[in-house]
Amino acid sequence: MPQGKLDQDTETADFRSGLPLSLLIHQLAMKIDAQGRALIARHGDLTLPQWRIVRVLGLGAPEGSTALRKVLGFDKSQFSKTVNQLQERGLLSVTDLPTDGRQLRVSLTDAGRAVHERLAPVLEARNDHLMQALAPEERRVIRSALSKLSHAAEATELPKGNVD
Amino acid sequence: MPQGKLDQDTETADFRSGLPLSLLIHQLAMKIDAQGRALIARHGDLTLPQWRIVRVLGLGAPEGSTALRKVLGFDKSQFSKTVNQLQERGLLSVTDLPTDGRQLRVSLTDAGRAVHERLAPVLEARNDHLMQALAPEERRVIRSALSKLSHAAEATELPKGNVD
DNA sequence: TCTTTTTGGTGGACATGTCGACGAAAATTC
DNA sequence: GAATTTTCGTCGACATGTCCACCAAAAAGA
Repeated sequence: MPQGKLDQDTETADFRSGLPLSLLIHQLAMKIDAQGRALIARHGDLTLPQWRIVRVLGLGAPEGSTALRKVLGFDKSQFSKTVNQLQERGLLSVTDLPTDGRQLRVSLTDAGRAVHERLAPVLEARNDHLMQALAPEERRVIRSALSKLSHAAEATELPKGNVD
Repeated sequence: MPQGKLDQDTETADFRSGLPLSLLIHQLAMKIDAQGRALIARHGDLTLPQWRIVRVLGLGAPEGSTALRKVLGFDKSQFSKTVNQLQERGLLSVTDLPTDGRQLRVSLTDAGRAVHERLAPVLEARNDHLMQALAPEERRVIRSALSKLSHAAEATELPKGNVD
């Protein structure tokens, strides 16, 4: 038995429990992204941001570009690029939005709906898998907690006037 | 009052509550990163990954490169590049690790420690701010929940044999 | 010991996300 | 209604993160 190695792993694990919340969330997001990427790659050739757009449209998200973009939390730039990629692949139909000449109306094509039908169950199973890892109490509050953290992460100025 | 706009926002907010957990976590991580980036930029010129290395070393993380990398959850490549950036800036001292010829020993220089002392309180206040946004019950379980999700996100094969 | 396998750091190519600028359309103000 | 301000999509430059291939050192197996 490699005693030194065990010590090292234990030290690592112990240390991890004291890390800042921000780092833990970052790490979790990276792992979840990687897992999602792997599942998507195994069942098609979409990128993760592409799939996310297909996914929320498949879930019935609003089709106005701004509303859709805010649901996804995408940057304007990234949203524009990814939508155009999907349009070129024939998965999205992009038309003018009658009520606002600046925005677009984004909807799935038949091909886009087909991709969604194929991938959605896989990714849904993954999310179920994640939820099942939680204790009932945790499961009950996780969405509310994430939502509150999200709101708190939007503050540009923190309580402490910390500029010099 | 722009009634249409209110409807749209309400629709967006309502829809958000049904989004997949994976997307919510991704969105939260992006917001937290952006907030951290803004704070770091305001008090220095480190990048976020650079700060993370300085931070965990300042917290007393192991100095062996592999252990340190795993605490951070960094990719091998990114870790290597970021450590070299910090070394060039004179914030890190990188030497050979006696116990393993492949690994490196990474530690803060005096300059690195100074940067840590300057930034740590600011980022700590931010993390306090995040925690205070949670209800007591949520605060109690959040770390455990994140840890369980992290573990569940490492599975490469999901319960369902979902190939075709 | 000798071979094989695993693990570590590095570099390059690429995917993802951020930021600032730009013109066009809409909302606001006067 | 005209001028101003805001919001929108697009673009280019850059920061961040991922993935793969390479070689060297260590570990495991013979």
